[in-house]
Amino acid sequence: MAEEKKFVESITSMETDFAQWYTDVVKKADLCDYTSVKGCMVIKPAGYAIWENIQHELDARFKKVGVQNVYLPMFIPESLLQKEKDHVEGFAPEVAWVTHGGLEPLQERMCVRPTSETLFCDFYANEIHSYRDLPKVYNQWCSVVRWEKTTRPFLRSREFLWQEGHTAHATAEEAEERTIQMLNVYADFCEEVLAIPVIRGRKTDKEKFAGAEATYTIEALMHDGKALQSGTSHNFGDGFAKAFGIQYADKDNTLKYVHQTSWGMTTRMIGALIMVHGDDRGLVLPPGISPVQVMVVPVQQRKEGVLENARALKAALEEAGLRAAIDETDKSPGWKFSEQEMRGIPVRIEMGPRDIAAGTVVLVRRDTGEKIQASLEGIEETVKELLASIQKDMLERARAHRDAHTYDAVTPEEFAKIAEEKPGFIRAMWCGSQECEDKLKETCQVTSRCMPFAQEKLADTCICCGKPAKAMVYWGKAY
RNA sequence: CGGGGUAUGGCGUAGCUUGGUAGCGCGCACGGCUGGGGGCCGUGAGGUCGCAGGUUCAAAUCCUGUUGCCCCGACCA
Repeated sequence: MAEEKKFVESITSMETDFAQWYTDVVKKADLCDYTSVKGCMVIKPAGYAIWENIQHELDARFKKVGVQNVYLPMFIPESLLQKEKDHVEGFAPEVAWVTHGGLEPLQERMCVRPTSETLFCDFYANEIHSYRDLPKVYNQWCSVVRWEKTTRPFLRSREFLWQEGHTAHATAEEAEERTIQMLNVYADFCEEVLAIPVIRGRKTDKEKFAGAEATYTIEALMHDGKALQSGTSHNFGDGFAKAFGIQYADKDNTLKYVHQTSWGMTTRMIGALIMVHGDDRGLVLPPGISPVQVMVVPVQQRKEGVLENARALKAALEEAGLRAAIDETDKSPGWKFSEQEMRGIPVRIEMGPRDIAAGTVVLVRRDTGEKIQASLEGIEETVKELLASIQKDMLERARAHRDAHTYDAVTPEEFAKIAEEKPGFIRAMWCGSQECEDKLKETCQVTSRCMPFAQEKLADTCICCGKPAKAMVYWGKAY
């Protein structure tokens, strides 16, 4: 271990200071950089490539369930934002305003979208007239602005990239079905591609989205035991439809309000990847999302034939459908190993004169550090299998970590002790009142993360007030 | 918005207490030796010390003001 530490002294250990570790990893993995715009970052190639892969994967999954992409303006006139009361109250404290066009003051100021419910509603009010116009299942990829007081790379910035889906349906049942469907798309994506296990459930009224009837969420547990809301899906009922007058003539020729949903996932998932899988050597990316899955590192690359063989290997891997790259820089091999590790590349292949002579290569797993001597013969299949098992193992490891940091509490004392001493999720019963949520926040610094779909009865009474319990809730400290 | 910290080549910093030629490490450029876990030697480029005032013969250093950034809290994806 002492020797291990020597290679990564530029990254603070998680144990020492998790927040500093996070910042170090972001920096050393070259994901983003600070800018002269306070609270906004440059997403660098290594970071943006991850986002592009998230986009590709998610977008493909969206399209399978009938989602179409659109693009709406980034400005929202104040009068439009005002139309839904809860919504504007929820977002007013953090919107940025445009007051001038060139040198002239605008007759009505406009905010830079913090989210686009109001614009979609305005659009749908014009677009939807008949049951034949339904459903509308639209999505946009864009950035939004929220004037956050304190910011952190990927986890909270004043401008961030996301997708926001907005749908309109004829019936409440259809809207609810879509809300759950999209939540499941997110959850499956997280588990299958990002190797991040999530808890699917519903938010309490206190935690739900401004203007929503119901908010569903997937909650992930970070390495430090804090929770991260990783995707949300809202059912708006007909609240927005009434505020914006979105009506359609049904088959029976009566006017009805549409039922709407919205759902989003953001660049924050890059932060989740870092905090779920990362270690003291840096980032660890699951093969499913890593822009480079295999990095070929030639050793003694100036020696006759080394580069040629390494390049041929890279080409063969690409030919087999893998995202492969080669590090031909004239850094020392040790430097390259560390570099690829900090960047989280799932598999490294070392290839030097010794290997070439023997017809072998050395495969190194990023997640475990395991070195494997492999024959060059059939290397494509060997690597494919290795990547598949890394993907699987990473999910299992994250799940094991989460389960090991999930605790049940049945008495208030137990709850307080766990909240105090053990970072992680606490499962406990709840009566349904906001007073109890407020009290637990105040006394234990935890918030309700979600009421999981998979309910279990741990006790008959509320962990806080002792009244009859209505639901089992995951509690925790959150980002 | 409250509390704390900090500001000196690209990055990290020393110098400030006690004013007097701005130093180091990394990185960068060039050359050479190297090469299986951040290798070595040599040469070189690069700084209005956050900004604005003030004190002084003289300010990175002392005084006043101001701004940015970072961390911790409250709010949020």
